[in-house]
Amino acid sequence: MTDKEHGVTPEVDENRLIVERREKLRALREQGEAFPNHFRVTADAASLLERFGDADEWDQSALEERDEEYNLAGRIVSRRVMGKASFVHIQDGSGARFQLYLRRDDLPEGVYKAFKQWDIGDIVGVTGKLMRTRTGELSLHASGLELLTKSLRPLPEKWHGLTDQETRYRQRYVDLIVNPEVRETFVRRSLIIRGIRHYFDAQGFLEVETPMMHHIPGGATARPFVTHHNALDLDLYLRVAPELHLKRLLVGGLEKVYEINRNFRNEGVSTRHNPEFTMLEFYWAHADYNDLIRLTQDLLHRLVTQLPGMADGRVDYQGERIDFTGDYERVTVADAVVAHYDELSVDDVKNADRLREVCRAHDITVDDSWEWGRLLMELFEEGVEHRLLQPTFVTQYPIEVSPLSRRNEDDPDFADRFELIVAGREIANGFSELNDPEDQAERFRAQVEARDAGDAEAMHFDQDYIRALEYGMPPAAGEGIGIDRLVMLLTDSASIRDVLLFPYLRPESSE
RNA sequence: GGGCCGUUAGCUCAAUGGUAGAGCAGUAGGCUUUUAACCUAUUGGUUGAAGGUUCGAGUCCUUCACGGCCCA
Repeated sequence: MTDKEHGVTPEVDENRLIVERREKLRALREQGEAFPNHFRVTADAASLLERFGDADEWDQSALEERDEEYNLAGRIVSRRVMGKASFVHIQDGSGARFQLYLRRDDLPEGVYKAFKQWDIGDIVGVTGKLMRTRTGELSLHASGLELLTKSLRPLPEKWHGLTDQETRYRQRYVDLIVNPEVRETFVRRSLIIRGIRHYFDAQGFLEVETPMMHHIPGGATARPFVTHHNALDLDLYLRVAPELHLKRLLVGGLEKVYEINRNFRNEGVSTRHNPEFTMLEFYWAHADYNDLIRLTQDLLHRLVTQLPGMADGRVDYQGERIDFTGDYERVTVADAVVAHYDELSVDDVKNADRLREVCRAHDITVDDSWEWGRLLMELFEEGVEHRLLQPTFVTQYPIEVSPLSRRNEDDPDFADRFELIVAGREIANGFSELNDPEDQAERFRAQVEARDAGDAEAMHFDQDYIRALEYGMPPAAGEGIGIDRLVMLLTDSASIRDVLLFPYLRPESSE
């Protein structure tokens, strides 16, 4: 079983359905080119249905009068053979299904007989004219038909389809063939990303790409993946965030930049976490976090309303209606926590002992090394965050948990930072950037201390980043938006795996 | 990492500890406007893996693998 030969002789454990199809393929090879690539399409299913779908306007006589021939190519997804005539549905690249009417006497000699040997899953090219059947379905009356690709593996059953989650994720290609809503989700994902690019381009931001492989991981508090460069004999980290490189670009004079790309975090896998995920980050010189809040609200409003079915700016997510129109709520972390925990008052916000007491009273596990800022955040995340259903800007985060943010001028214990919470989840995180190199160096040192104390997520000291700041970074604001979570929200997906084409899964045990 | 649930034919699912089944798909035949087409016949199983209990295990026990949901 563990023998490697097992993998190179897959025939041994193939089921009879595949054996039968392989035999059919062998026969095709004997007859000539078994995988031809000469058929060219002149139409697609979705367009034909769009244009001629109306049964009143395009009845049989109107279609006959039009008398135009089309070439379609697609995968056979169902077939009903009735002696010397058959009905077949094909599904093509447009994602739609189209019915073919095949009649032995209307096809070239031998074609119909050959067709009867074909299988559901095979990809065919068909030539014919439009017709409307007795039951009113727009169909293509075939005058030519050929097999373009033989399918060796049977597709899931037509009625129940493929429902096994594991198979759907592992064999997404099959999921895409048989579950139309999967295709819709990923089309929508593409629309969302396109909309974001369009928005930032229109606002004068420059799209850039910064390294995915870092010598020093930074820009977020998270554990990195380690990889190795052989020629240089050097360990490298997959980036946890692009932030520090993007801010170097601000120093260099690229004052409005954005990047949409992958980040990698060495953490658990869950319905909300994938080891690699897509982030938008953007940086804007001579702006502060209030400008970001305005931009974020404008971006989301425009983005949502341009999506099919969401023109009114309202989104149904897991049974809850979320409204992206108007001004979103704003609340400071401290106010939100004090409002939620009756036993706390505004005077307790910086009282670590008091906060620790309340954490323990609510069964929140705390570390003795945490100061009031971290404790306050624990209380917020445990008690408040998941209750914020409608879009809410939560502002003024403790400096302790914001090592790259600018201090608030009135209360330097807090950062000029916000997170946008929607449906109980963080969607965006933005702040006025820290451009004081000496303060930044201090904060790096504090992170290094936390690392030495055992916090594997704490940041490293990035000397080159400090050097860049010492040249002078213009005052700026920067923000990250988690694309996967945003797509989940806008596609009503419960799991991040449903918005990733190939979510991470452990290797299959048989391999 | 912890708890609960799941893994049976290609797919979707059954099966008191007592002969592993159905529908679809497949195969053979019939059927020239069907649409979950229909009619007749029929093939198909290492019950996730390895141990154990038992006269007998898909079913009970242990370990492991993978997945789902919840929690951290």
